[in-house]
Amino acid sequence: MSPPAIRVFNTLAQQKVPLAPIVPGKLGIYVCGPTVYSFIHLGNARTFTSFDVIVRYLRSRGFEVRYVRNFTDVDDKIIKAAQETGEAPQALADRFIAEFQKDVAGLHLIEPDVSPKVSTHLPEIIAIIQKLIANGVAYESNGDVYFQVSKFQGYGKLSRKKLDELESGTRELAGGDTLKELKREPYDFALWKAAKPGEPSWPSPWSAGRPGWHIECSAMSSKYLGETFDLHGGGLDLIFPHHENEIAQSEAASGKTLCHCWMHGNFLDLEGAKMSKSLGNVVRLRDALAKLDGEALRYFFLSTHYRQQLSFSDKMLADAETRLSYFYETLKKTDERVAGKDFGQGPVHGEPERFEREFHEQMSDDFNFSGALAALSGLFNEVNLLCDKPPVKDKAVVGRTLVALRAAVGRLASVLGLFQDEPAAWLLRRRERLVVARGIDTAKVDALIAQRQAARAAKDFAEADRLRGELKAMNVELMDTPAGATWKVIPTLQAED
RNA sequence: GGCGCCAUAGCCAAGUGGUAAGGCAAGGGUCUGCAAAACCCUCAUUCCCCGGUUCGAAUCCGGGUGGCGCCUCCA
Repeated sequence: MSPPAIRVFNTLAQQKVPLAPIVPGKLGIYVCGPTVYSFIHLGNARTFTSFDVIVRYLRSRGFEVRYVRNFTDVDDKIIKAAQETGEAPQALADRFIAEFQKDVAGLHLIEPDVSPKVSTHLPEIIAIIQKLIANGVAYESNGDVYFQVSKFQGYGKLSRKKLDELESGTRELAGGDTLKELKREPYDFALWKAAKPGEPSWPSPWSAGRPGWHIECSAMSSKYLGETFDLHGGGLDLIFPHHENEIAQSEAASGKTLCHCWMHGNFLDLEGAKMSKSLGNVVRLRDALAKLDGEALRYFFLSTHYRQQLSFSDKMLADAETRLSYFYETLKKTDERVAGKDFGQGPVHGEPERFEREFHEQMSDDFNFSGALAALSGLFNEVNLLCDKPPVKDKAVVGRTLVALRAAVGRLASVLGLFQDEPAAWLLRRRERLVVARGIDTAKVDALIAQRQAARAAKDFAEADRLRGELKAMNVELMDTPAGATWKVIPTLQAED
């Protein structure tokens, strides 16, 4: 039974549409990457994680996906940041590209197939600007080049804006007066900016200068995915003006539709407000990863649909990690049960494939992350049931079923980017992090456990319970197993207000 | 001022015309010397409010209320 056809919410159409690849079996996707002038924050991380899972899922469905995510490394904000640090702008941009790669490694994001940079695509950018001038939709003005919005009749189709409404919105543009004189219409936007003294610049037919903000994506997407491609992704805030302008530039240059389907991820909120660099209410990804496992953060991001706003708190993050430890405990137990055993051929219990089927139904419907997670929960519940309270006696049947379920977990996990670690290693690493966070004296823990073992051997259960209580006061929970006592840190969650 | 999104249990969150997924927390149980883990059971006659359409609405329409976003750099 093949999984259902995939439907994707297209911002342009304002509804879910069937995924219809231009070339059967293949998909091209362009995701707007970071402008590298500082560290990325959790909101950025959420968007990139969403598209990471989307690309992984499309590949798992057999599509040959070409995934392009750019770096905007030439930009006004980079110049400004470099002036503050005293670095060369390109050096600063390169530094933050390296920092981005480090941060993102902690989230286990897959590498895009192409990660183009503006600074190495100036010829392509200049070529498309020349084409726009030749097509009569762009004009030079004192060394700058502007796109004449009124010449592109589809303008506003993505963001549902009308030109007359935009006009009033632009009146308070910073530095307005000089800019006003250079532009024919107030909503025209820059394709090329002549450099001021001290600013980095590249030669062009119009001036030594640099590209405007939006043109790089038009140039790079057409280079790597063609003039028309399947999917274009980014954060909600890029719809206007960035994506709107991209459409105008690309379509005015090529005469073709830029992209069939536009996908936009929603924001991550911090205390009810959008997290953004300009508001200053940001939590850096790396600061979060210092306190929290990367997979736990991924799991948290997947707890709601990618088009839904997501609020976060320390408690929610800690809960995600606790949930992840349930999954890893289960995997550890399962692997111990199944490793190196041959259960032969034969029937299995129930219908092990039903969870994966449910997962596909959810993911096929515009990548319903939380629905997919529900399927995952069902799968783990079944695994635990078979391990601890098997509904059938035949151990070979149980074993074969566990093997089948474990394989399904592996497939779903690689789509979600979860459970990529060795269960025992992950659990130990989490314990160590909590030990440090709570300042637990592990030597004392070991000593108390030894004392308790002695008391239990002597059947002095009152003393054993007293020692358990003492450990509990240290936030340590003991688990007696046939192989001896192990322990874990209680992830005490102080009540929130 | 213009445009748009959202509102589901104590909390997080699916569901978008057919009678409320899943998770956390809580309570009870099985197991255990006691625990922990796991499993089982319980936990929204109801989906912000008021009207309307319909045999039937959390889901569609109209009007409120509350929260958020875009219109200016932002994932």
